[in-house]
Amino acid sequence: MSYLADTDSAAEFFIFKYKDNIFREVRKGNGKMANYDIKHDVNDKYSLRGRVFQKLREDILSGKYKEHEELKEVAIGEELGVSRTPVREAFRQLELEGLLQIVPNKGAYVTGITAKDVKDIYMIRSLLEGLCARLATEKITKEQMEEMEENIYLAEFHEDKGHLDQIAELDNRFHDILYEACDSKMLEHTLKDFHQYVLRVRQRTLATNTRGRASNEEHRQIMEAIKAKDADRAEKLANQHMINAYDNMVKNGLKEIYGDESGS
Amino acid sequence: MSYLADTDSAAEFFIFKYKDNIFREVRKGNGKMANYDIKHDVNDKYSLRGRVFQKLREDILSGKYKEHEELKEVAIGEELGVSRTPVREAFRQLELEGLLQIVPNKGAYVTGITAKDVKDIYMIRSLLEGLCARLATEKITKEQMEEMEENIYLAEFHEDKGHLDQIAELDNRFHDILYEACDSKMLEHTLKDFHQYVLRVRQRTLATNTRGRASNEEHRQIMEAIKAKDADRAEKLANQHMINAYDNMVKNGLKEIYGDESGS
DNA sequence: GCAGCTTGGATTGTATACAATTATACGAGG
DNA sequence: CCTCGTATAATTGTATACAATCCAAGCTGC
Repeated sequence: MSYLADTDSAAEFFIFKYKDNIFREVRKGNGKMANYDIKHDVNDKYSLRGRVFQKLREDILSGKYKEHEELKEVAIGEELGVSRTPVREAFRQLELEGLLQIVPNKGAYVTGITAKDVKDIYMIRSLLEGLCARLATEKITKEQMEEMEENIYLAEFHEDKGHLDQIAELDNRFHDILYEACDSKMLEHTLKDFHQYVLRVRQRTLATNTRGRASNEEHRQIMEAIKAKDADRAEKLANQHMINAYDNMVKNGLKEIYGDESGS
Repeated sequence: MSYLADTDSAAEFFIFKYKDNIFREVRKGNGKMANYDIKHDVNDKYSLRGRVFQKLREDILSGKYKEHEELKEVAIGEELGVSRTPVREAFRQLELEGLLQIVPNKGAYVTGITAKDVKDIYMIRSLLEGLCARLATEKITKEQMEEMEENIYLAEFHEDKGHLDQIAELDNRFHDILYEACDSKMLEHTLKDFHQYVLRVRQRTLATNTRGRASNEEHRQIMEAIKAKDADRAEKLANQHMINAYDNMVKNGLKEIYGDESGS
């Protein structure tokens, strides 16, 4: 049985260009429409290659495939019910995403993330989330602002109830809103990449994470700074938010899990 | 070669060496011949996919393929004397490099860069090159330091002589050294990506670029700050270096070339 | 025993066949 | 003249066949 069964194969779609970007408009069974910016949507649902890519990425990020594990084309292909061709193409993409390392004529191996890598990522994200918050202060739309406020409100609710899954999802979504609000495709794409990249790590530290409430409070402060059009403050808060997140991660045993290669 | 026998559109080929370069000679059904130097290797010298990737990347960056131009798998394959398979895989890689935009079931298009994108990239690079310089202050090796000094010295020499190509190459190399010196794979990879991305643009503004000497002087100051272990100063200088580079680019007519979408 | 060669199986690399999708041309009907 | 549908060509998507490569086990000769 294929894992890749197309749940809504009835979906119609067509492609159009708008301001130099190519979009795919999708009409679903219920008549609802949605536009996907294909350029930044590698999770192309409508091709085997895209679905294999998406599935493998998920499995790597979720930890199904361990670090340094070798992925074999035929095995993956059989498991997913497709031939080697789309699998190979997905591998090539995953390589550039940094999730796989391909050794010519040998094989594809799941990339390991060291504690040093995580540290570097948070350093970079600290700067870029700051820039993002600064830009968002100017560019955020009313709708985005409202979703942000709602997000924080909801997170508080779920925090009270102890709904860990929802909290994690809202946290992710908060950052996505911020990325979208900065009105820079380049920055948005870069930040989403890094965000994805550390999800693997967060997955493991989340269970023991007691930072939910503090994190949400920081979100609120960032949101308020943006609302008050105080770009400097928004930037600084976003910088610090990342640093705090990293510190918390270290406290929760990042080093034990990934080995301490950050020492030098 | 049984599988080549039937159709006359299929090409015969063999590989030969000439003066240390590996060529592939292609004989088509019509008897036309073409030789292609497929030794760009360094990375993947023994895989067609790798060579196709390198070749296409070079051709895109050098401007052989214009923006929004559609690349067809068979055409590229024939030109390079390979089948569609390695071409397709190279396309997938180029997509994640940001050089190609692949629309499912439609085609592969050379990515367009808008003036807004360039602006965003330089904003991001300004921050990250600053971080990079800061980290390099601590981590740079003696060899890297020496190469950096040599780079600046050479650049001055070629500046006097007006050797534009060498100046451009040394400029690129300076930044690469810096990226390597920060001792962060993550940061290095990110910065190299962005650097690559704007090379296309610089290619066009370089001819009219009178900033060579000023740029090199800034390199010298960054280098000296690193040598003096003054991380704060190195970071600030690197920040400013990017801002200056961008300002100069705008002055040299970036908007005319790429259209002004930066106004929002 | 062991260095080096040979061989066979497993795996990736490439080419090609065929299917699915999209673009284009053209003609019927209004 | 225009619009719409259909046929057809062009192009990409996927599967499969075959080639090249790698690796380890076993053999050979010393």
